[in-house]
Amino acid sequence: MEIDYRKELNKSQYEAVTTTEGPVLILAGAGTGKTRCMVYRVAYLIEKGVSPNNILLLTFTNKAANEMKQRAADMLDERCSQITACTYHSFCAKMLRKYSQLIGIQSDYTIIDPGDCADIISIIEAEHGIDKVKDFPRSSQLVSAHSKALNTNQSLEDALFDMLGKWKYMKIERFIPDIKKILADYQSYKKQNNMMDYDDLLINFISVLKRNPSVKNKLADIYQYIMIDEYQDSNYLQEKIIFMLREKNRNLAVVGDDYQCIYGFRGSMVENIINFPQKMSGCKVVYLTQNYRSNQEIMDLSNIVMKKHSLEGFFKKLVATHVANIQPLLVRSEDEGEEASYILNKIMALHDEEEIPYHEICVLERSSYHSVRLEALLNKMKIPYDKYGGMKFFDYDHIKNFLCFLRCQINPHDEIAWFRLLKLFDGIGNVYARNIAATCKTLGLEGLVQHKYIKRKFQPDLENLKSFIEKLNDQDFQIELQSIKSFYSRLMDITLMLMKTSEKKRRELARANKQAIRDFDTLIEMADGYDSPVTFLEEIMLEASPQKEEEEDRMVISTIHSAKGLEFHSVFVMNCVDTMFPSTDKDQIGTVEDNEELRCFYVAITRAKERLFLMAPKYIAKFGCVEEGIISHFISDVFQVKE
DNA sequence: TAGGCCGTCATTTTT
DNA sequence: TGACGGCCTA
Ligand SMILES: Nc1ncnc2c1ncn2[C@@H]1O[C@H](COP(=O)(O)OP(=O)(O)OP(=O)(O)O)[C@@H](O)[C@H]1O
Repeated sequence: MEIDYRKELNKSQYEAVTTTEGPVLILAGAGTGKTRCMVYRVAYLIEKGVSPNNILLLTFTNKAANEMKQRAADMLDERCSQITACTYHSFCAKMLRKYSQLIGIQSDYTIIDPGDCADIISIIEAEHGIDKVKDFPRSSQLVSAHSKALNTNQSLEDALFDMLGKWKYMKIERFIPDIKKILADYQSYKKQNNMMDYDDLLINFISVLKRNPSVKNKLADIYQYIMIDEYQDSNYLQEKIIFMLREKNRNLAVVGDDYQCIYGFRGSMVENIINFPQKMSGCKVVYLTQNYRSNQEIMDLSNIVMKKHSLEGFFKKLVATHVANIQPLLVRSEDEGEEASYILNKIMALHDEEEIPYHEICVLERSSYHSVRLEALLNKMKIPYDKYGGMKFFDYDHIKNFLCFLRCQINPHDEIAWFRLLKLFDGIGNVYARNIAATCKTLGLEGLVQHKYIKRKFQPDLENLKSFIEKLNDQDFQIELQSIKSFYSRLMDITLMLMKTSEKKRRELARANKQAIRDFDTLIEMADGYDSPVTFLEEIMLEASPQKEEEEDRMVISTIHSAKGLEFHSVFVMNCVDTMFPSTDKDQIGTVEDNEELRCFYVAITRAKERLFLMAPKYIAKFGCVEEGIISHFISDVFQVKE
């Protein structure tokens, strides 16, 4: 198909798309077509005769990557879906499968998620005998502080301080030497067991490039054209990777919006995009101010809020293509229950009366539990929805445990997987599980029958487990999954029976078990098309999103962070009251946290094309108590508040 | 040492 | 509201 680039793009966009050589930065506000430029640029390069193998497109999620590839392919042809498009992490993982031996790591390493990291740290703490020292930080906290330090090039102390605040930091300061020791052991544990966490993917890839200039040059030759979306949310390590890949060849196009940097809490650095032109000399900078997404009323709101409250970045006034004569609405419902029913009614009206399809309607929330009431109502009314953000499918305990069966079958020395599995059995708690898992780490499956507690009452269960795992070896992947499902379901039933607890709790747990079994079916369906557990596990580690089902028209509930880059006809923003959204309050104006909340708010309202509802309940529930809901300090002076 | 039970505490966002 | 640490008993 012929693409008329001049017709589909405005002048600045066209320039950004057709400047293929040398560094290019598109710095522009929401809805100005930055992502569109990336998609057209892929098509343009391919059309010009660049091979898909020579194009690398980095995005924030793998989902976004696939969508962009698909859009380009729909516009031009299938060649566009042959390009490499993924997240930094996936890209590094791919490269390390090829080159990790160069830095002394086997290429069949396993990728571990933050939950596994925390488990490893707990085990190490127990070895040091500091697992139950009072005030010692939680393993998951250590994992995130450690990660933040690495991603921002900060010291561990600074990262901990930022995370805990002054008061709590003082309480744990005396543990710093212990913590450092533990983290050092954590590093060697991973090395010994051929594991990499998310940060290692970046760090080890950097080592490869540093120590092997020939690889660096080779990759620069392969990936002649690199493009990066959402560059405002890149971090220290990611920038380092890109700059190393762009020493020899400088074809690099990055796009972003400093107002949309919302991952600072995880180490994103706006400076990366702000200073890009200085760091990449000869960079062409393109600014876009025409917004194609929203009506003028929504643009006015975002312009005025940012102008009034933004203390940093540079103000980019956006102009819409049309005026709608409908103002964004601030809705003061009585409480969160009424908020939910207001949204429900409005959704039904939009859908039934204005014929807005569900997939053009979105409810945005700062935190994924804000929508529990609404979800209950939607389920009751049988209105279908997708939920993005918050607890992910593969984060659920029962799913993780399920996967541990696979892990133990693939690698019977996987201590962490054994640790989780063993704890499922009656009579085995932290201590037994840790010790038996340690035995399995050296002896593999034999560890189950050669540990020091073989006289305990749970031993028959472990022998049973051993033969079960052995049997899995001869099974087809799909059959294997079915076996695990029935084994684990039975185990859950037995555990439930043995539990001494009230009838009410029991009922609840029974329901949870039933849901778990349904989730297993979902998991098994997702695994369809994979013929080995290894590739399956690998993919879900880096893209932990639940599968999509058939083409049903569904509305969306999403955290603001997961709604990046999306757009909808109608958007509801829940709980626009201080301490909920924003999670800060008036007293924190000027802090980094408050500034990031403002940018979050900006992202939220600029998702809307035509209709925007800002919900602000008068009363909110807080730890069971009721509190007054104070309108977000970002908008209290913008709206005429009618009671 | 497991696991039930009770009191305390603090809340986000995710590759 | 819930998750989690601490205490107690078997
Ligand atoms: N030149 C154009 N002509 C018509 N429509 C356009 C043009 N440029 C962009 N659009 C449309 O405007 C909308 C927003 O574009 P896009 O998602 O690329 O913006 P963005 O800058 O990436 O936004 P955000 O920063 O919010 O992710 C899309 O629906 C896109 O198709």
